[in-house]
Amino acid sequence: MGEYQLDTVLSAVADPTRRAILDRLRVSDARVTELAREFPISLNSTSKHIKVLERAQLVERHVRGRDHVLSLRAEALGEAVAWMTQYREFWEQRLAALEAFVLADADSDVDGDTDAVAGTTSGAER
Amino acid sequence: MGEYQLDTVLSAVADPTRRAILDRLRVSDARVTELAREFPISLNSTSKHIKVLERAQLVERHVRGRDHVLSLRAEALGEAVAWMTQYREFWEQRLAALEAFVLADADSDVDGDTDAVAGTTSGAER
DNA sequence: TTGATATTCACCCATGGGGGTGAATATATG
DNA sequence: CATATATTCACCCCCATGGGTGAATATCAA
Repeated sequence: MGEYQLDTVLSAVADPTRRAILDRLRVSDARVTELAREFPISLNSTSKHIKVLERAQLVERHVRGRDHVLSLRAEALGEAVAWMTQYREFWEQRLAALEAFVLADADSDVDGDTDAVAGTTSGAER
Repeated sequence: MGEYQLDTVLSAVADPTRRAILDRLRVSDARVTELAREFPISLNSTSKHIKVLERAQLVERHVRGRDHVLSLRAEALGEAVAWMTQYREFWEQRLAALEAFVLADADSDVDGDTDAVAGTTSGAER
């Protein structure tokens, strides 16, 4: 819960490949080889990235025989968001501008959920 | 606005010293030497960290004579928060648990602002 | 048992990053 | 002008990291 965990989570998420893996796992669970096939890196690199994400507690591994099934466990992002929330007043306006981007990017999220960002902004007015 | 900016911001913020600098600048603007005095690193290291934060557009530099005054410009965090918002459903519950932590940590924030996280959480309920 | 598949382990390589020191540059000030 | 202060520049060092390859390990399937 401390600085260290924040370091781990933020540096894990600072890598574009790892963000892509998380984005992919948002769609469905996947095995290591499946992930490796979907990204332009080797199986070994994929394995390493997964280990980093595991250390950051952003994914969870379920071993079933020889298959390792990865699933998203993004609770750890909460700490990062909590830290950034301290700077809320700075990015409030910017979030509004980025709202369109998020909505366009989150195709699997087009129902009543879509007002999440607006909810954040309105909840933070002073 | 793209992946690159996200990389820059997240990796900038992944370093504890740089987060400490941002936290410090939340209190007030400061010169490079002032910041260096307040952290257990050399003036040169401080200068480098500031350059990283500048590149990520998290701080702004105003040169007045030989003094370089740094001020917080954390709008760039909006993009990071926007990305993490896609994982909102995962950290919602966790944010509630971390709320106490944020409140305890943000001493300069003890007025009506304190319901910010709660606002986010309630705004995102489904 | 034998062979195929899934994943990791043990390395190697190159790059970048955080930390440091000492010199250069720019601006104040006596 | 001469000197002190503020900041950066040019390096150096070390280690972590992303990427790769080839071998080991474990499990499945024939």
